[in-house]
Amino acid sequence: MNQTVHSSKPAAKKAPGQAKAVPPPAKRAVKRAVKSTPKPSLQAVAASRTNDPERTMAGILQVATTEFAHKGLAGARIDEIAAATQTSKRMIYYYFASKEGLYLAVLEESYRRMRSIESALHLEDLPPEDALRRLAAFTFDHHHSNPDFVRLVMSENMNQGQYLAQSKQIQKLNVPAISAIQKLYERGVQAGVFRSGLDPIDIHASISALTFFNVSNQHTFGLIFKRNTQSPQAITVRRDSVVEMVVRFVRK
Amino acid sequence: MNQTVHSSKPAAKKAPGQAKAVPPPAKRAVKRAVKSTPKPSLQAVAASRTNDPERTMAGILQVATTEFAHKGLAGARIDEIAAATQTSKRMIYYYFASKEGLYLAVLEESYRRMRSIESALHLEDLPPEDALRRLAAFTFDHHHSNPDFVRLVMSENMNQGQYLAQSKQIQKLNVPAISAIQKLYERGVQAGVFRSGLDPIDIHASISALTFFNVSNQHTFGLIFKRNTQSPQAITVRRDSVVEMVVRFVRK
DNA sequence: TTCAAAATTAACCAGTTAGTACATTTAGAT
DNA sequence: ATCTAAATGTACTAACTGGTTAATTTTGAA
Repeated sequence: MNQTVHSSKPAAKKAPGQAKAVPPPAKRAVKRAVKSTPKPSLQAVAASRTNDPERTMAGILQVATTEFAHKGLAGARIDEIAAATQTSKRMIYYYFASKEGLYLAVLEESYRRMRSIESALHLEDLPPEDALRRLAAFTFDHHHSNPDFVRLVMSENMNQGQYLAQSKQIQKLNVPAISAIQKLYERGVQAGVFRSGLDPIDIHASISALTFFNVSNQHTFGLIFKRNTQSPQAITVRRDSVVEMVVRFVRK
Repeated sequence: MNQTVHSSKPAAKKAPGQAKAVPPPAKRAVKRAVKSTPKPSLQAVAASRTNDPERTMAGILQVATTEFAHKGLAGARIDEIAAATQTSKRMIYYYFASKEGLYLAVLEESYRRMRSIESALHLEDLPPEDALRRLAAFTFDHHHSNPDFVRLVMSENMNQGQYLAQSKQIQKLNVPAISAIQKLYERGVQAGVFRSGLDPIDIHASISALTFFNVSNQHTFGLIFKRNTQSPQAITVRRDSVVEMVVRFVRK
């Protein structure tokens, strides 16, 4: 509405042919996200805008995570994501360049968050079998209480991992998950309670399979076997079964 | 491969305002699908048309199965399915009423085919533990060699099972799968080789989880742990591990 | 042979959707 | 205070996509 003809430059270089999934850094406003009230100015209330790239990006990512987790890459709608955000569709393309770019960012962020939580277990303090039980039970709960992450991984497998394959950052995050189980396993072998010759990654695969499936396939499984697989009681029973299975597999 | 569907529902009326997912039966041309050459007529070659509803439906279903398995419900394109068919888009709507109707038909057909294969195992002839090994190994191979089915189930779980929930037919197909494992398990308990107190459905869930995950999550898992999980050798190793895990879980 | 229902084709359409052009405002640096 | 790049909002569009209209051909049965 303010029609002052003010010729300014057309937003610099990234206008037309922006490459792919290379979000502009925006490293300035690091602290500002927390600054309590950005001076509401008490009278020019309506038309005020606050630049806050960090918050804008974070907000988009959060909304997009839910959307992609629920509908997958193809099913998600940029317009709906934008509508659920505090900002506009234009900002999604400004920061993430494309729907695929946003999807990849969501994927990376989710993996990162999951791994960081995982690393907080202290398995070294426990006897091998207890540690293994704890690891399995924790993984089970972890998947169970993060269905959006599980769904994103399902979605990405539907995409044949083609987006995760583009991510340089993600593939470094595997080490801690495996080194934990590897140390634990070797301790158990040394202590004579675990049989030797097993592959830590294979053990990890089994734990993941059992705990992931419990979330990922809950709908079809529950439907076909007419069971509520997600009631607190059913979850407890199933978790115990999974833990027992893992332990019996490794135990001498 | 060409299993005649022959539904025997009321043909009825189905011109414009067709309801939902109620494919018109087309019960006439049951035998004709196999008739070798439908009289090519040798001269009016170009403009000839052959009515063959069975083949038309089957062809659509086959193409649609691949498409939905690869791209999910939202990602699949009716136009692409139609293009890959011998027939036209109009026929898809004629027989399946909507994209969702086609998807549901694909889902039902896939479940039906999988279950019918499953029932061909003869576990009664084997000692309990051997039978269990065979069941687990078979399920593993079954999933491994039917990735499209696995992907359809993944897709349907992304949809929260809302389409499978609409299917009246599917939910009858569970019984054989469970009764087989139940009998087997009870025999094992009786013979003193299996511990008692286990739930057959829980055992089935574990077998499914381990074998399903091996296919469903192959891409992300392989990427993160830098492993080719699908080489013949890796598959053999993994199958042995899965079988061993199942047996150890049940064994006394 | 006739005829109506079933099967099929081709062109068309309206709503949706990812992505963009362009104008404007904010805010750090000088 | 001024300047410029970064950040943001509004309105638009071209292509896609599920679905339909209307007409035509096939076919089994009377």
